[in-house]
Amino acid sequence: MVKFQDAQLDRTFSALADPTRRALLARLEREDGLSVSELAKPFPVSLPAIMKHLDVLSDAGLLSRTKAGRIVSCHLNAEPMEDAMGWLARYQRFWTERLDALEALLEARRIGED
Amino acid sequence: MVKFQDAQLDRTFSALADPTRRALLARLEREDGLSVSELAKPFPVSLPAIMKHLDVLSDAGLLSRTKAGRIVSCHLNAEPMEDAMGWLARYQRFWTERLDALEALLEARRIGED
DNA sequence: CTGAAACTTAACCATTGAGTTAAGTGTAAG
DNA sequence: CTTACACTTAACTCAATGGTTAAGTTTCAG
Repeated sequence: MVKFQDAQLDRTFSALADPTRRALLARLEREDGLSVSELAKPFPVSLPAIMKHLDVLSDAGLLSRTKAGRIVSCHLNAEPMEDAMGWLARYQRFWTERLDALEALLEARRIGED
Repeated sequence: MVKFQDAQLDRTFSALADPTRRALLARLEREDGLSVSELAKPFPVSLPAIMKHLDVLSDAGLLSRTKAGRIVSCHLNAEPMEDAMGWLARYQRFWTERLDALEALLEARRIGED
């Protein structure tokens, strides 16, 4: 049974399926420890909407929050992405094979034009 | 503007967020060209439910279907996953760094025990 | 030509998801 | 001590998902 990991993958992929959430993660990748309102500022939605996105990210284990006084800092936690990449990696041959084919073709052309 | 690719990533990640759909893709990875009903057989849900999953996968560009007589063959199309992996790759340093730290620790122990 | 097999479409239902506004809880500053 | 700031919770709306059953199509087989 790989059922537990399965549910984790569900949460990871579905957390990543939203552009706002991906943007939040991208922001934290460059600048970790931002507060909730700093994070929310660039987005054209209400603060509670961002709160819900942060909750989704926390549930997926992609985000942790630490409170200091009245400000809450958000920290990126990328580990769950490792399994997502692992899952995708299995399919990598489908596009690297395509690239190999292309390379072979280019190589053939290069030889041909001599 | 990377808005178009953004919508494609949305569709890719959200297609992958369902375990049934991941299982369908996994099946096609090992055995391409299966018919709709062959694909549906292992799952405890109705055929129309599977049809909907196949529609989601088609919309995400992960699946194509070719009809021959009354049977419809399904073909895996992994290319959209390349961008998904590309997106995730940016975060790879967060777990490889962790691994590097672990390796360094193990290396230190190995030296220490001499 | 008739019937069954392989899909598809339609209509419906329950749950979840993403957003809203409004009200509530601490904490810092004047 | 009061006010404003930073966040949270509650209650609601609306659309999308994932499933169902039932009723089509089209195609092959007898």
